[in-house]
Amino acid sequence: MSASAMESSTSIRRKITLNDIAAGCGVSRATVSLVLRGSPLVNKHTRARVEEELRKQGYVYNRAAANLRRRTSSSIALVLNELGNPFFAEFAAGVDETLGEAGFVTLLGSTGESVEREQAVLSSLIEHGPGGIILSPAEGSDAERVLAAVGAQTPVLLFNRELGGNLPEYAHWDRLMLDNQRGARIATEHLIAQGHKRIAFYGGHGDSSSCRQRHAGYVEAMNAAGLPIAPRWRVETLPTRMDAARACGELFAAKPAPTAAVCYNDAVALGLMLGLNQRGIQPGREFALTGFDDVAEAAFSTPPLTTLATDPRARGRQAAQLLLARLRKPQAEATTTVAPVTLVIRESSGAPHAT
Amino acid sequence: MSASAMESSTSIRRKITLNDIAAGCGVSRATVSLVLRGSPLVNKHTRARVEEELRKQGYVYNRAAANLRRRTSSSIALVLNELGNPFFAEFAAGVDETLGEAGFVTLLGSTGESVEREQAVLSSLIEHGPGGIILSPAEGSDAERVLAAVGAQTPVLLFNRELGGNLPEYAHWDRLMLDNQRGARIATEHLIAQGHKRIAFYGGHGDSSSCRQRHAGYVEAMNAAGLPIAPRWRVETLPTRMDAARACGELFAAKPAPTAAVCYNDAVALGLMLGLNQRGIQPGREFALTGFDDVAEAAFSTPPLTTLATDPRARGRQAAQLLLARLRKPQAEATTTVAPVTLVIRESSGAPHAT
DNA sequence: CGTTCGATTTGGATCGTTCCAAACCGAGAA
DNA sequence: TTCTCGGTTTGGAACGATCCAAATCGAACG
Repeated sequence: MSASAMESSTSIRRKITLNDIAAGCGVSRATVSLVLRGSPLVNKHTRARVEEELRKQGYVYNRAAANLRRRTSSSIALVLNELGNPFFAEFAAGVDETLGEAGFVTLLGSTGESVEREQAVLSSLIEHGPGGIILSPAEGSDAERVLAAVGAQTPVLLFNRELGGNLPEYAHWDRLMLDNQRGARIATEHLIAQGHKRIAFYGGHGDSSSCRQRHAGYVEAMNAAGLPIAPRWRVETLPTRMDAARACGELFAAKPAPTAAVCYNDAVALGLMLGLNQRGIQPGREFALTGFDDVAEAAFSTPPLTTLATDPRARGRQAAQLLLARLRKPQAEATTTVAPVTLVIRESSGAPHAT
Repeated sequence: MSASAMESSTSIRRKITLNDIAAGCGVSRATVSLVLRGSPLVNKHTRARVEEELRKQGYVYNRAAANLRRRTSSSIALVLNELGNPFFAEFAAGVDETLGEAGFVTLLGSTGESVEREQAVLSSLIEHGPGGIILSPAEGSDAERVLAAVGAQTPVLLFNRELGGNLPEYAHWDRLMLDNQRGARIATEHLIAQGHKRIAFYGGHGDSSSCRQRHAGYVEAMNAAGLPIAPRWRVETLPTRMDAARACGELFAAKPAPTAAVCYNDAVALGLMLGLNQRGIQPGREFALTGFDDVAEAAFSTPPLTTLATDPRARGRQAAQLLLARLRKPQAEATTTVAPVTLVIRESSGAPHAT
């Protein structure tokens, strides 16, 4: 008896549960639960007593247990192909911000652009029972495999890239995409308006849906202006600065050489600037170029880069909103949202140089 | 009867549980559980049957339920003061990589450098019962408040910044810090070796522990070399590029003006370069400077920036390792790890210009 | 044939919460 | 006095897994 009394004192802290609180102030577990959830049923006076006890014992709510019983979820999985990239980091920050406000917690997964890791990450995350998934697929990822990993129960919001393969129609997956085509088109139109006639499309490669879309926008603008496109004005590179710098020479192998280029993204554009500098060509004055993404650096490069702003943080918030909306109406039709991009004109896209 | 038969067919999919599998192949729930956990107890033949059934019904493991029963956790919370910053994004990628390999999932929280949000985020995350927390505190965050939010049960690993206030000794919180002081010292020594004698410490402000440490390293090197430090050679700014560019003039208000500066971090250094260019001073040739962090951009700025590499992704992996070690030995003494930084010499830190 | 033993399998309690139907209670109505 | 009726409170069964002690089983042994 005395032993049990000693044990019951504040010895090594177990986790405090509803039972402890209930016992501590002489009500039932159910009542405490009602207090926690702010039910109007409980009497003012008991509520006060219970709240005092909660505070005193340092109770922390066990949301996992609650979710189990209620068959609900309070988390959303966020799976990104490359978290290290500032674009996705900003996106993640936006997602987390909005989810947090809605009382959800973000389960993070980074796939490092590997389809295998994506599979592993998705299967692991799904076991934690997220209410939904925001997925920016790894390159080469296809619908069948993703569906196999996540099942048809959990809603998915695709961001930024399309999946290969196709989805059975019972899976209502929403999509949030950037307006790649229109973006590249207005960038091209801008260069044309500056007086350029020989314009290349530089960097990225055709495996990526975003690259194909941007290229299509470029072609569209060139055609609309009645300008010809030489095959050698399409230079493929990895979407990295280094590779873009390396491939610079290919641009001038073509005769006549282009006087401007629409680049796949900012990394490529900045790399191309580097390559131009190395060849003694002044970017912005002797050769015009545009980027895509408006990374922080674009405003500060020399010359500052004309590019398409996508506002990744706002996209993150938007993605979270879209998924939350889906949770509210699981059976609604699948939606596709195309986020606008805006052209930010800086000095890299000047008029053609008199040669 | 026929109604119930119809219902039992594959109508609208409920979630599949152990019971469904057990019923499906005529064994008990317990046996299925053993199969799932790869227990050697189960007969080869039954295991095969059960695994077949798992596959057939598309079972997904409910880790939350398992964690509840086992009183374990399979998640770690990662709370960052600014996820949008590439340094922390890389760090997060590293953390997630290592946690994933260890079978943990990352609960993300971004505080946007606000102490209030940090409180809210921590209290929300703690309800999900993470096994531990990796925290890069918001500026001005203090130990008492963090402790109140997370409780004494959950181990915490502090990254990058110290907390204000002090911790009761029963809380074994580990720490992973960058070697700020040594880093700034070797950067300063490098500038001294280049022949500079009038060296400023530029940017950041004294509220931040990392800034104080870096400043201390700078002072240490200057003193060791017997060089004087003029008060006006300490210019405080926000840790942003814009503000650093703005404050450039203050550096040259001092007479004699410095010929070089150790900058608080890369953002500040890049901003200072911008400011120098605006004043017609060529960074790297007419004025030497160093950064801190080695952000991706540092290698590509003009001139490329001499800076201290911290390898944030490796730090992330290391942080995860440290926390996992703590989970294995909850009662071990608290540790402090100081991660080395390495000087990357590029062109921004040239010898003094003959005036 | 009854026992024993190792290899498998299993029922029931349990983790911390929520749900639900039923119980309780004091006051005013009949 | 009994009955009814809001306003409160509550016990016990879930949720989907794991743990544990006990049951089952087939073969080998004496």
